[in-house]
Amino acid sequence: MTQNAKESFRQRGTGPALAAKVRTLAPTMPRSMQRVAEAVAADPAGCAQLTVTALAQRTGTSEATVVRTARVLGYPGYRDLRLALAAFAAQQQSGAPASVTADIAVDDPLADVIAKLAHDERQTLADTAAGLDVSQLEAAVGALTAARRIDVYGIGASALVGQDLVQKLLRIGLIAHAHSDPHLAVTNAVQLRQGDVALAITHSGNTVDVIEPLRAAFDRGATTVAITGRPDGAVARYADVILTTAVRRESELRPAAMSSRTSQLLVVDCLFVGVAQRTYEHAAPALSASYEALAHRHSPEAPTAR
Amino acid sequence: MTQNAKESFRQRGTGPALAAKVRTLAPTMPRSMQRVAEAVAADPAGCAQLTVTALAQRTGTSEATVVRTARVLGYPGYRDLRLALAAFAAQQQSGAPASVTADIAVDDPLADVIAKLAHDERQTLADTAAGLDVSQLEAAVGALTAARRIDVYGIGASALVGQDLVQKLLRIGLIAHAHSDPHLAVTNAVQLRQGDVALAITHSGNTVDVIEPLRAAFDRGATTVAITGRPDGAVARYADVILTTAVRRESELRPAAMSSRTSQLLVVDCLFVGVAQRTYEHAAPALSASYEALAHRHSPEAPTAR
DNA sequence: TCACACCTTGAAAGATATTTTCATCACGCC
DNA sequence: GGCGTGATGAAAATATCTTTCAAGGTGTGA
Repeated sequence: MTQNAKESFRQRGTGPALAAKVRTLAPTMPRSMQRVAEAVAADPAGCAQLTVTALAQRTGTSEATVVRTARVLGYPGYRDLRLALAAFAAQQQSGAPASVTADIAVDDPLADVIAKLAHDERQTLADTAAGLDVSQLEAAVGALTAARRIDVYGIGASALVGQDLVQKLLRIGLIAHAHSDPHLAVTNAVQLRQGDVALAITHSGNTVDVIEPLRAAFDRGATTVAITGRPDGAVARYADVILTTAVRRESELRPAAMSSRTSQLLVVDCLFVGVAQRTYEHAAPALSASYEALAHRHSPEAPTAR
Repeated sequence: MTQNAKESFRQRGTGPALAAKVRTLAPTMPRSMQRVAEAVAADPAGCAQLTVTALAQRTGTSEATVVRTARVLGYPGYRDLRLALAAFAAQQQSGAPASVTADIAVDDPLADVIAKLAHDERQTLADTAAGLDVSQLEAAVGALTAARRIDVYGIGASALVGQDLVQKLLRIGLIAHAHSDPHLAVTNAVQLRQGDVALAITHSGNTVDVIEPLRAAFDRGATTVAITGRPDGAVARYADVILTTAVRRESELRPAAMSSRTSQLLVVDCLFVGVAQRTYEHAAPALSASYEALAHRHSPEAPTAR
């Protein structure tokens, strides 16, 4: 057990991973466990002081539930969660001042808005990186690399992310299309077959317009990939591979689109780099070619001018 | 005791104080306790893993001695020393390991790719936030808020950023259009007049297709804004307001599109929040309305399902 | 609508870890 | 050498954590 405990501590003890895990896993937990997870995420330093019994009391649950929550969060038991909590609190207080973690207010000066947004997106990136399942990513990269054809579905803000991915894949010679029209998406999806890849991007995990084409592709035998903030959402039903993005609290002036988009783009970048690595022989010259092709679209001023 | 424990934790939990305390107090301790104190100072992270019994064994002493040592070091008991140890270890290692700052290699495992990309984008965000000129941002927000009409120009990856901005502005009732077709952009630009806003997004600062429409708008008397990584580029010539994004080294597998896009999106978010603040009366209900309008596009599964 | 199966939950028993107690031992001083 | 003082660890006592189990929900399919 010592060995196990040590490893788990080394892995998860590292800072923001904890908050990420809570945010990612909380929605899939039963209610009592959610309460515990939220208490822990809300006040890590404070909770690090509490015994199982005390934390159970504070959250109005039982010791058993607290221990179960600790397990779900990836620790061997409450004791280790508590250690991680203390570690996390220490790391946090050495970093950002509390003010930037606060919500954005209507009367915040712009300087604060900048700081808060930047902090938030940085946090989201860290959380997403920590929560991304490498084996799933591996699977997605493999599927994309081998695909005859790639279809990407996304609506609204996620549509832009999809376009971003497609732009990148095209640049290294893959055949990819982005669809944001649900009807056309389904129409195209039924053309897919085994060996093709369908990739759905949805923050909520329940966007019908994106799930439908994914399902169609799934039924046709294509490999389906989902980039979603809710791995327990409906989209998971038709996804062979699930890439989870961090979910952050949203508020009036901080719409979900912002941080979810950042997470999604990170995942997209990881996919792209992964594919580029595996097709390097081909991708490298393709990338340079695309740079050169754009050169004349820039004005003659030396880039280092002035 | 809870209160005492909490205070002692808050005080001593903080960093190097621990090593100093050991050095100060060790000479005055009996031999066995010295061994324990030294073990703790030598390897805080490691000791944080150990139970009293284990630490007693490692130092060749007894549980009682370990507890006594913890007391002398100022903690109510071993449990609290252990928490402090974990916190201390976390604080020490909190800096990013050098490896993530290295370039992405073709044979990097995906886990490294994730870490490197995330680190890079986080750094970019921090740089952009630090480098953003608040007065310029203020000017841009003011111009957008008052604008009769807003045209946004962007090509390639920047086109997506432009679309993102337009999507957001539309949602709070502003009249905005994104143009990625250079001809149409110019055609539309000449329709602009004083009080309107033209906004160009270009990482290089020298993208002809984006500068041309901006120039047209500038000549017609519209307020022109540039979001660029090169405030000394050609685009600056026709920009009343310049918002600078951080530029990061790029490399073969880490195309500029990635980090520049992240910077641009941060600036876009700042613009959006700034405008939303200034038009709050109108923006808030508009935002809620747009959320509600989308509700039926999500499948009926309860968000807390499972 | 009802019954079934499965999940969630807390109480209490069980296991571990921590703290305290206490007897022993070592060391230095008279 | 005897005696007192403090250091030390074994073991008991306590606190803390973990597991088990039965009761109570919840959703599902007949």
